[in-house]
Amino acid sequence: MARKLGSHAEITGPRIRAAAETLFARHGFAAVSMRQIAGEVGVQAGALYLYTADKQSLLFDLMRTHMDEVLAGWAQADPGGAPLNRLEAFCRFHIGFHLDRPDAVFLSYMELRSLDAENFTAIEALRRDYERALEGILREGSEAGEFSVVDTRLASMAVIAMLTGVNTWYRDGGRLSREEVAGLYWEMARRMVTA
Amino acid sequence: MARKLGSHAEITGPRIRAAAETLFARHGFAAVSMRQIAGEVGVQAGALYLYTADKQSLLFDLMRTHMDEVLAGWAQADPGGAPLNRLEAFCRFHIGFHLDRPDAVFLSYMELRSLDAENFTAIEALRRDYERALEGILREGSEAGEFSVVDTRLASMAVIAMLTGVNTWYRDGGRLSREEVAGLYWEMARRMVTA
DNA sequence: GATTGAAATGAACGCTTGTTCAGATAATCT
DNA sequence: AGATTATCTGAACAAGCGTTCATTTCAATC
Repeated sequence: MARKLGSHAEITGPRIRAAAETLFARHGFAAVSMRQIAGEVGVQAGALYLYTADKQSLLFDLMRTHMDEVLAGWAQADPGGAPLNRLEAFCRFHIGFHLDRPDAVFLSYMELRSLDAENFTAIEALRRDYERALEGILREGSEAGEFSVVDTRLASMAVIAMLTGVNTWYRDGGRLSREEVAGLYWEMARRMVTA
Repeated sequence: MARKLGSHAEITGPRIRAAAETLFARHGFAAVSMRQIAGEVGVQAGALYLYTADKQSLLFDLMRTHMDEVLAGWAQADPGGAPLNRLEAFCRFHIGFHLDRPDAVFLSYMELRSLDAENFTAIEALRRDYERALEGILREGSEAGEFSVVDTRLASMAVIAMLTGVNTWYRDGGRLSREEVAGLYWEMARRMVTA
């Protein structure tokens, strides 16, 4: 469904998505009007509909793009090999990737309820894929006897929640650098899964 | 249209708060109208203003009440004594208390952005108090040489994020009971803070 | 310079929003 | 019983909502 685009469109489309992402993350999907988004881009509200079918599609697009990027990012960052190495890579990847995209992360965790049924199912499936990537590492490590994990599903949820929590408090220029934070969290994750 | 049977105003207030909590948690503060809340209670929208100054106050009331209850709950559940015992109590309390109040928890974590500046500051202070309660345990345990924690503030944020995450996936009647989940999370928390 | 067509406007659509308030109703008190 | 007070209705207000569309703008092509 690629559309023929003129020179303006190649710029305006991404700008709309960027503005929507920021505003949705800051105020919530329902609290942001199409006119506010348009205002941020410097355009009238009607013009948005050259780029998106409706407000719901705009939200879904942002979320699906984010989840696709998360999955693609980990696929590229996964070093394979020893489960402990993979777990370290996962922890560092997750924290770094999420700190780079605070708005998209916030949106994808907070506005699931604003998706209609069909879109919700699609995003949930992608999130589940990501959770399974971590669970696979934990299962592999457990079966190899390197990890001591009673319930891999539960442990993967615990690790992901712990790592994602960094986004709620970390600020650049604070007491700790990103690398220090990632290192300390990796150490905690390591302890969690080893006896 | 909406007829009342026996008018007992003393119960209308709590019913409004209960309906608002459920609806805000399910659809988000901005997406819920005063008319929807009134409809749930069986009253016209105007009647809500006998019990709340405005929509914002309704949200703030729910959040402040929840945070007060969290703090009072832990004050009562804290056994004192050995840091390891206190940490176990904290983990079990946190999970149990939060699973009992999914709507209030969801609301208090997700709608901070819907609070105006003054109300936001007040709620943040209460949350910070709760975080400090856990951090106190970790510091105490570290100073006593029972825990091995590099950064108590960071570790407390990690533990709380991990524990709160249970609310996103736990469902009664699922594979694991609340006690099993609490036990497994406590075990992970214990490993996180001991060498 | 004329033609084209995508990009954007700006007005309009019907509907919903939070909030107010005069008036109706019901419960309580003297 | 009558008077008083608490509770609630129903209509109204101005403002804002998502979305549509005939019309205008304007850079790129012929």
